[in-house]
Amino acid sequence: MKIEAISTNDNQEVQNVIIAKIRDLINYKNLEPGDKLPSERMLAEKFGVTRSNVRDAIHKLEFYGLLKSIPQSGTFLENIGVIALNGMIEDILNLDKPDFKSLVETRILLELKTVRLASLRRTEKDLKRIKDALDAYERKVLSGEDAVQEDLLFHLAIAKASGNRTMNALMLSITPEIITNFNKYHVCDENQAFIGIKEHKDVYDSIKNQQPTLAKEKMKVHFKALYQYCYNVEK
Amino acid sequence: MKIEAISTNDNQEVQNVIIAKIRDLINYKNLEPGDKLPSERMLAEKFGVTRSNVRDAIHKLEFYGLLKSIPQSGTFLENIGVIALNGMIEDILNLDKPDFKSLVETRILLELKTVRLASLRRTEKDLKRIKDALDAYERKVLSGEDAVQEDLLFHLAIAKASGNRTMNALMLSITPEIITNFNKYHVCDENQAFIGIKEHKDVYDSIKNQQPTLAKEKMKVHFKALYQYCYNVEK
DNA sequence: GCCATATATGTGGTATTACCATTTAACCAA
DNA sequence: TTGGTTAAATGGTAATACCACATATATGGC
Repeated sequence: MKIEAISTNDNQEVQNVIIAKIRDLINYKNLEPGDKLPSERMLAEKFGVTRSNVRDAIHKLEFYGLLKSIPQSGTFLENIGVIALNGMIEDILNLDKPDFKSLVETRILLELKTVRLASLRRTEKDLKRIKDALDAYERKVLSGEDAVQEDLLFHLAIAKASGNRTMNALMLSITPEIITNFNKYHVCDENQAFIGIKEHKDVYDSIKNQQPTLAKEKMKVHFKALYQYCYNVEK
Repeated sequence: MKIEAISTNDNQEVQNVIIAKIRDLINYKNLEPGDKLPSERMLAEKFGVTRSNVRDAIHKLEFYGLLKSIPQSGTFLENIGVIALNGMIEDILNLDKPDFKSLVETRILLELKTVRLASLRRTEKDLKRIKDALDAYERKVLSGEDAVQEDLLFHLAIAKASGNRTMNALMLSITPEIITNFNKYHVCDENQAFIGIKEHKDVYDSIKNQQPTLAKEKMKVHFKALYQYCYNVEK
């Protein structure tokens, strides 16, 4: 258990170390847009890591548009100034450690939008999916079990009904982190789980009746506890 | 984002095929939460792919909380009902193909929030970073060069100044896609690039003077063309 | 027959190695 | 200089081997 956590953490760290070394290399050698980086094999030897590690790091930088790998040719710097490049790498190195409050703040923002869009665009199929998630949540809560997963699945169903694939994808990507932290910090107590049933139903009804403004309001009510966690004085 | 490692389209497709096969396996064998999947080696042989491919697919499903790999033991289904599981896998399979309009819609939503937060929370360092990006953009436009990158870097600087790491990360993750599609569809013409200079300056001034409402309004003005693209109406 | 211990096997995690297709550089002859 | 041939280098991919540990199996003493 502990070993696993440490090892995964180490791996993330290894990749970040390599990214930092690539950054230093770029700065030290004064590489400019279009210039070619040393080959993956050379970097692996120079950094004392495997070529796979180097490739993973390069892929990450490539995804964010900083590098461009051309098969049978090499890896090149994209057309970005050195200042912006360093700034983006700094951001990328900080990607792994988002704070929970910013996560909640973002979730609220996204969901107030998705619930509005869902009210406007939901199909009958969407409606059924939301209803199923709602029922599953209610069952779990009433039987006294933990229902964090079912809670989030209800919200994911709404995101899907929004008809906006990107928001759906973003919700999907932040949900695991939310679940983890909810379990860790116990943001919601049992009482709120019970109240949640009614609040979920209100949101569902608003979506069903295609009342976007009301749906948003009901979602705000549902997020009351999160608002407090996010902006409130204590903690 | 955990947001993940992205590879070529071809490989993405292979990964999705494997994920679909795993889904079919779960359904066909009626696996329930807690049940163990066949080992990676067996799956690789059964599917006729390499173990690395299987591992990548499993990692993706693990990230979204559907599976749980335990070292030296096996890979198990997490505590999710089969209906929800199928729904989430469907979403995951659709992750790679977000439509551009939904991307723009999401960007607008995120940025109207980040620009407001940036007005409230920006530090002097943030301000300088935004100003640098603004100047770089102006230089590029005035010299007649393409300035899509510099445009986005200005907006990324604002996201950073918002002090919300999650939104910053989300903006980072959707920016490459935006750049690609802007170049492909030529959403902005040269004229708008010139107008953009003034609009950027307005946004910057509002952030500098810590006027969140005005900053948001100026950003809306800046997004006028995007609104049109997204909704085909004046707004 | 039973239980404790030893051994073997299986597992996910990681690194090493090899091979491929293609590009790029080097070389050489005319 | 030119043109063509050959060899090396490179990113991409797969196959293989090894590790540490968990679990199943076998062993052996009682």
